[in-house]
Amino acid sequence: MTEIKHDALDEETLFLVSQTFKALSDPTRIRILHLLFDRELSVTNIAETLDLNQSNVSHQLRFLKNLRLVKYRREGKTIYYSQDDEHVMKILQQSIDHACHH
Amino acid sequence: MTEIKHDALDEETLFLVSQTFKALSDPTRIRILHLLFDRELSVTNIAETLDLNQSNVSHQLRFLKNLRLVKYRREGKTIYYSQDDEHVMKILQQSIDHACHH
DNA sequence: ATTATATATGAACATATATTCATATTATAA
DNA sequence: TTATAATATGAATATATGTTCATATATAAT
Repeated sequence: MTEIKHDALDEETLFLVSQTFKALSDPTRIRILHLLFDRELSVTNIAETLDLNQSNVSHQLRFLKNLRLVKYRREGKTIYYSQDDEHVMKILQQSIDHACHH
Repeated sequence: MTEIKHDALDEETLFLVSQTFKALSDPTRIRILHLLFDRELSVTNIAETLDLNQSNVSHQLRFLKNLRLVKYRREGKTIYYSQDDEHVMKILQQSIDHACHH
């Protein structure tokens, strides 16, 4: 048996946790992260693949970048995005599997 | 090494996953769920403990109940709520721990 | 029946959010 | 320099969301 402590939640933790889940609470952001599971993709590539407005994708990527869920790498005019939080990606994958099987 | 398949997300799965994370994206709901980790509590008790409006707590509990994240049990005038999704509670706990240690 | 207590509900409202549009920035090529 | 391509940004807007208020419902006690 594993003992688990449930301390009172401090404001900072509460905010950080809620923000992280907020990132995963939007279908568009889930689809973007899902694409970035095992590869890096450019903004245009993401937008085309998901049939989304380029501006929309940029906004969502900024959101994810601010939370350090994705990182980017520039190559000429192109910017390649990739995942940057193993833990969150694992949770997302778990939840997708869980939802699929029901 | 573990092979992972990343199929395209169907609409239904996408909606379900996003809704679940939406439940966890609000500080008030996180605090309520956190209280229900290892016990059942009445609406009034939750409201008093978290210093929240009774109506607010009722609304949030309905939200969580619709997603089957909590269940309830009536005893006279009092209704006791408790958690009803081990998987989601585990994810929440993981994320709180993860956020705490940073 | 009346009163009191616990919870739920709907309307109202202020704020947050997702998306689009137009345009700015940055880098490459001609 | 001018033109083109990739991305970012800010304003605008429609919709979603969280909270409160007033009130309804349900149960129990007197």
